[in-house]
Amino acid sequence: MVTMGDVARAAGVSPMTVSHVVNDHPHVKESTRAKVLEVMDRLDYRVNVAARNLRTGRTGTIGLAVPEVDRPYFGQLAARIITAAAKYNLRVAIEQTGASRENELDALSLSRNRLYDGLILSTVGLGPADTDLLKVDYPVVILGERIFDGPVDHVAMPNVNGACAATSHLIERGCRRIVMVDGQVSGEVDVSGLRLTGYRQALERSGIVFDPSLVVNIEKFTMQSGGEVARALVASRKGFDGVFCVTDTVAIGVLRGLADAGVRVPSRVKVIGFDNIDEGAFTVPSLSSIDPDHERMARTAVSLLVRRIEGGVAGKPRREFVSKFSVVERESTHV
Amino acid sequence: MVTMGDVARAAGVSPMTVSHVVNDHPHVKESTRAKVLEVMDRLDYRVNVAARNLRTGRTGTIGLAVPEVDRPYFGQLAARIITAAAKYNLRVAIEQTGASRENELDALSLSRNRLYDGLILSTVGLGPADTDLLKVDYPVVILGERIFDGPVDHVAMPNVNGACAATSHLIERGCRRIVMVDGQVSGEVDVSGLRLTGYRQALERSGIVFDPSLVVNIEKFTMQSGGEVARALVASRKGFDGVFCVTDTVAIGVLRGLADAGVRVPSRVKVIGFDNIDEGAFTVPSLSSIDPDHERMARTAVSLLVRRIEGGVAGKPRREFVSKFSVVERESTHV
DNA sequence: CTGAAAGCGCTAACAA
DNA sequence: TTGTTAGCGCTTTCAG
Repeated sequence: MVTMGDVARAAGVSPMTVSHVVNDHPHVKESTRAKVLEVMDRLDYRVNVAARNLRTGRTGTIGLAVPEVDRPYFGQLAARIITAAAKYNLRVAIEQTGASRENELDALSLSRNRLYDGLILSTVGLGPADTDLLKVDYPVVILGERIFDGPVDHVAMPNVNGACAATSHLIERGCRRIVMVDGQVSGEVDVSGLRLTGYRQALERSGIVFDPSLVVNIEKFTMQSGGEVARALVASRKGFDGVFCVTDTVAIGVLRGLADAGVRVPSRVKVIGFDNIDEGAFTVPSLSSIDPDHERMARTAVSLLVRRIEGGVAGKPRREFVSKFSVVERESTHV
Repeated sequence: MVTMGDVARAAGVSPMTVSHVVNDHPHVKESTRAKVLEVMDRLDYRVNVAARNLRTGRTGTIGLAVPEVDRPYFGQLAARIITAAAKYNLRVAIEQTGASRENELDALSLSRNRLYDGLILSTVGLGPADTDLLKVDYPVVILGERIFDGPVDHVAMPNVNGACAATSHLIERGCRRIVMVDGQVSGEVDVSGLRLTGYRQALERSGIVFDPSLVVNIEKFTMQSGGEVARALVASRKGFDGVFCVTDTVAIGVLRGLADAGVRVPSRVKVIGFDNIDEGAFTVPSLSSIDPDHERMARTAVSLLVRRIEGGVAGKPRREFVSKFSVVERESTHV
């Protein structure tokens, strides 16, 4: 292993000068710099990142805790976060929490161990009751809606308005008995609760009476459960002409389930999702959705985190609300 | 920041003893251990991973370089690798290479900087010509088929046999003019080349003459290109009754493109993909595919890497061939 | 079973 | 513009 000392000796300078060259410090004579660079190259010198970390107290890596990277939504989120972090020269290590509360807390403690300079937590398992556990003294940004008045920075998205727009979109296209396939609602500050609120708002505005029997709650946001729920709905002969799904992943399952049950989309039932994942453009029929500008959410989350990393953890928690969203109309809601 | 020294002082022992407790070394009196643990807990002590890294020369993190995590195949691969690595107490940092040769080389140099204990490289951009660049002195495992006789460990999958089985599957179901939607073939050792070989083998075995005009080469393995290619194929009036796609992602696009062109699947054209990604079970029609046991490939890759990390980089490169695969029949190839 | 000594490779702070 | 000093927090080695 070639060290700075080795380079210094070979170049006839002090290790400090090598350090200056490596870190692009300005006040180095051009000829010295050239000499050092030449030797570095010749000896194939590599900085030892661990040593630098120890000295500077930074690791250059942030953690990203998501339930599972193989779910399209989180995969696409991760890709965006990685890209955004790269702009700040930060690498991203991914922790899979499997949506479990314990694993989310584990991810927190890894940063506490100074493995990561900060953590972006796309939380699903933690709830308002865990607020205290988030009172940590290192940079954390929460992505999502579980904890509103937590002690850390937080990026929120237009859940209520988006859900309302999605439901209105169905109503405008003639739907009157609209099913909502939602997750488990615990409190009103989680995704499921907020999107349900948006759904009800839209109904109310159009004078449609809310029918609780049209809300189905699934355990996991998977294509699998979407499929099951759709088949069960058709079998139950409830009578419905529209479905608003809490996420696109679920909606893709619902499309599949309706096809299994021989229900035509969009002629007999219209379907809309939420997230606008890439896959939605390629289903048959293609899936209408709400696009909540995840790109921007990712950028916001990273920049909030970087601000904490650079500026210190102190200061009131900020909540950045990414409010822009758009309705993406595709075949599944055509008239 | 609480250090080992702080804990030692508070517990009335030496830092060394604290270290022993932290690392679960055996020869520590039970009462001493208890005392130290109590103090650690009271002071909320956390090991400083950077310091440990510097001392031990290990980081506890491996790198995973993939083109993009938001493509279903790589997302699912990443999830499996992360899970497999967790069993060895290794974290996974993901580098997105965007399928570019330069970025793949960058990922290599990050490990060279001792940021990672080793690297799993799902390479797309590197080719046999880059063999020399892989002659590095730290643990690397290549996942995929680009470089056969490279200087590093390598996990291969049943590309030829799988592609042959997929094509035979179509032939058995009555297809005679089978399109292959393939990637760019450069050399014969990349995925596209190997799967093309399998395709031709199957044709030959059934006495079907290979028609080069039925092979279409796309730039990128995306749903997008799959869709475009399918629409173009129909427009060109080539006449075909089956399509074998180089990956499921492409196949999903092809299904969509055929739907756009009003071509019924499977009644008029049958379609099969490769990879068996989760989404394939939920398209309409659902997608038949080859399942190459990616689970096992991930486990194999991680365990090869761990062997190098623990056992040193020396020793002949191993090629682990994960050969088991299965044909998953779904609606897109029903008779 | 416990501890003293030494140093991993780097850089902040300061001095020349 | 360059160099000196000192030490980040931990663990390897070896001695008690």
